[in-house]
Amino acid sequence: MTDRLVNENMPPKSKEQFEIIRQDRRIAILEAALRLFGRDGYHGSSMASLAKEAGISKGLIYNYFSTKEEVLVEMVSMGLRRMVEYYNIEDKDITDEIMSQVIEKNFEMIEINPEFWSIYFAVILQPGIRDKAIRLAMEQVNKYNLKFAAYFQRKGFENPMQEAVFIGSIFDGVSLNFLYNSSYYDKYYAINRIKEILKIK
Amino acid sequence: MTDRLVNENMPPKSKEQFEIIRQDRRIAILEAALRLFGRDGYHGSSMASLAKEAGISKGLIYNYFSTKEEVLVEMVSMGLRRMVEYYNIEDKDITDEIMSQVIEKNFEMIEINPEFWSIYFAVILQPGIRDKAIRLAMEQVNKYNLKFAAYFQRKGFENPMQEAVFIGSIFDGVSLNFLYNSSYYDKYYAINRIKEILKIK
Amino acid sequence: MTDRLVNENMPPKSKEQFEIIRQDRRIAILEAALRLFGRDGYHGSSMASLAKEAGISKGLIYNYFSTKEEVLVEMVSMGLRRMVEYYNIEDKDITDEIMSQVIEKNFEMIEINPEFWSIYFAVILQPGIRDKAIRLAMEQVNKYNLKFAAYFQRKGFENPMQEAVFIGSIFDGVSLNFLYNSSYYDKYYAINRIKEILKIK
Amino acid sequence: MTDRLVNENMPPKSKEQFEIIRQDRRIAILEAALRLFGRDGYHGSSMASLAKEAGISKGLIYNYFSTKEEVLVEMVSMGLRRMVEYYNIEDKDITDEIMSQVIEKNFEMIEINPEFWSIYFAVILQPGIRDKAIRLAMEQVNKYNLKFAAYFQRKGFENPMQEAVFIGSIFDGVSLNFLYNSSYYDKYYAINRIKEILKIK
DNA sequence: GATGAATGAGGCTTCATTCAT
DNA sequence: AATGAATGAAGCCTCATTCAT
Repeated sequence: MTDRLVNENMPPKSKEQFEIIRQDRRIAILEAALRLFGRDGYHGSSMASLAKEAGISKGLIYNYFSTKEEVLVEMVSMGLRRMVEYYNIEDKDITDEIMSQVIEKNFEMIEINPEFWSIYFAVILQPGIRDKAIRLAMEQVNKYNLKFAAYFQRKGFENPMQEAVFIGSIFDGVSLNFLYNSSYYDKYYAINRIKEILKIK
Repeated sequence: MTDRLVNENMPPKSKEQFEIIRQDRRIAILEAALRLFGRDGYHGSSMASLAKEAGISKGLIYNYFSTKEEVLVEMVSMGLRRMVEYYNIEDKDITDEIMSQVIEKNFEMIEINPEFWSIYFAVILQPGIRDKAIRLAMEQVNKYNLKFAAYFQRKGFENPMQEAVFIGSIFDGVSLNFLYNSSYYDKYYAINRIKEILKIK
Repeated sequence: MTDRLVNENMPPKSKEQFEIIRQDRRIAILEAALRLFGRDGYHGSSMASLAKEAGISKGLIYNYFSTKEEVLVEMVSMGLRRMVEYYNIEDKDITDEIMSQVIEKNFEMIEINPEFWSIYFAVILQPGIRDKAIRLAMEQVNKYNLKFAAYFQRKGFENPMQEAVFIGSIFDGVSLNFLYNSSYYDKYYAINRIKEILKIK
Repeated sequence: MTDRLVNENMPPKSKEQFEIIRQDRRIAILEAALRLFGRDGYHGSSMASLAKEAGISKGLIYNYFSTKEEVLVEMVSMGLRRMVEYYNIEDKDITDEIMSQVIEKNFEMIEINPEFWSIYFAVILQPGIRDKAIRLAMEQVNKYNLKFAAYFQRKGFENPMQEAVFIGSIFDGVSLNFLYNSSYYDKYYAINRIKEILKIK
């Protein structure tokens, strides 16, 4: 009864409007998940706490995602997409100049959004979730690894593909330590050292 | 008087016998935990499954560890002690020769015991467990970081302590990638590249 | 803007409806607890059995009370509130007439609701629960002890506060024996004897 | 081997000696139970904690009692026997003089051994244990109720048996309150009031 | 779409009791 | 007699998910 009245008073919403509301909600949930999982961990967070963090009801989450795990995967996926956008190298060839920026942006990203990276690293190491998450990450990473390999080839590395993989792993390790020991980690030292390793300048 | 006599009665199993049983069981439980947590993750493993893996009853685990988390911490602790023993640099100064071996042993260790490293990395990234685990790890690591710093000083690095930290983070990243992508990872390439970075030979 | 619209949507069940459901369930659980704990004791009753007695699932109890002990405390609390209402002396000064009724009502209450009194006495004597329960009881009792003291003063007792305490303890003892030996206990003898002690009529 | 030697060196013990040792142990266990149950409650105490309190092993308790409940019943039984001995009225007729002493001893007993009375009251109110415990108590009490009834008859009470029961319940209530509110309870007031009620002096 | 009551499986932990030695 | 390792049932509680409204 009440419902009818309310609905009758409301301006009709177009399909597009509904779709926008849906997308906003979806993002809001994922961002709540980011904060929550980053703080308490995936297993340490309940759907109830996620609903609270997102300011909606438990049931509504299931309107957007069908399981808790899906929330996680989508959250990681969103984070990785944002990371790639942040690097902003989609349509460029890598140069020393760009590589320099990439190195620096790597640290910036962690400083800006440590929760995401915290949960990201935790997630890609969870047996059972790992596989799905790693596949997602690899999809993003592989797109660019070829770019980096081309760059290393231009710089005269003998095995450019392996170099790309190797440098990628250095990024992982450096990021991890910066994330969890930021107070003891001298990021400028690391930045310069990586540039040296890559023979930049 | 009566008391004296009673106490002089040897128990049917001596204290030493009980102690041996306890030590063996303890290790057996921790090794079961290593296999299990490594395979299914900490949160993915139940105390029931741990008991089964160890071939004992659920209740008995609590005779040796008071919580599930304590099992985890003790397991990590054991693993780290074994790692240190494996490197076998306790009473030596680091030389290029030894550093070379350390680099190689790093990969060997992972090949020999991937479960431990899998759970180790997963654990140190879990919010809520992270702190305890990282503290344990740091205790082990810090003992050696000074040794490495001294080595880097002898080699003429300007900021030997930061170099030790930086190289440590490279080890982390390389190990992580080798662990989860061993099939795509060329360990010989990485070994040589690290040696280059360290100006060995 | 979007938010306003969304919030204006009435939920299909209104807050009031949910609140009514909650209150009813809460009472139902407490009354089930009263029957169950009264019959089998607090430690002899499990949350599973309580759920069964209340005709709901185990988990739902935790939607209303956060621990088993809280169920107990709330149940005692409810019982005490009902007791006070039953005496119906909230806004009256005590007279011989009223005191007579109080004495008689004391026995009536036990006859009407022996389970509550059984669990009540058991509970206030359990180490570990005792303190919380006694505090609850004292809150109720103390409110009235002053009334009784004033009554005893009017009746010329030299130490009216101690008399109130003393008479309270007689009520306890008499109630206890009536509760557990009702078949052997002559309540009319006790009633008359107490009136004599209080010099009523 | 060791065992043989030790046993060979020990003087042979006669059956009587063994029996004495057994009795001492038994008492020691019951007294440990008294302290422990009185402090932590019956349900709050484990057989492990009892063994520790008694300074022996868990297994050995089962050499003397076959269940935890038997320990409890025997402990209550021991306490009641001691109480009766303490009153020391076994072979006497009750007089005003003796009754006076009984009243005073009632409070003394609680002051001397509050743990016992604490657990005693708790126990007789536990459903499931209650029946066994009450039967034990009643056996002790009934022996004396006739004595008290005879005393009340001599004093001219019209219904001496009911008076005995009634006075017994007053003792219960007064004891209970003295036990749990000793700081607020004026025992001298209570003693004098009870004497008045009994028309002593 | 939105709510939160409701479910029930499953997890961690405790503990009385047994038993090999 | 004496020990304490070992068992396993049972208990409390959590939580992803469903569903009536």
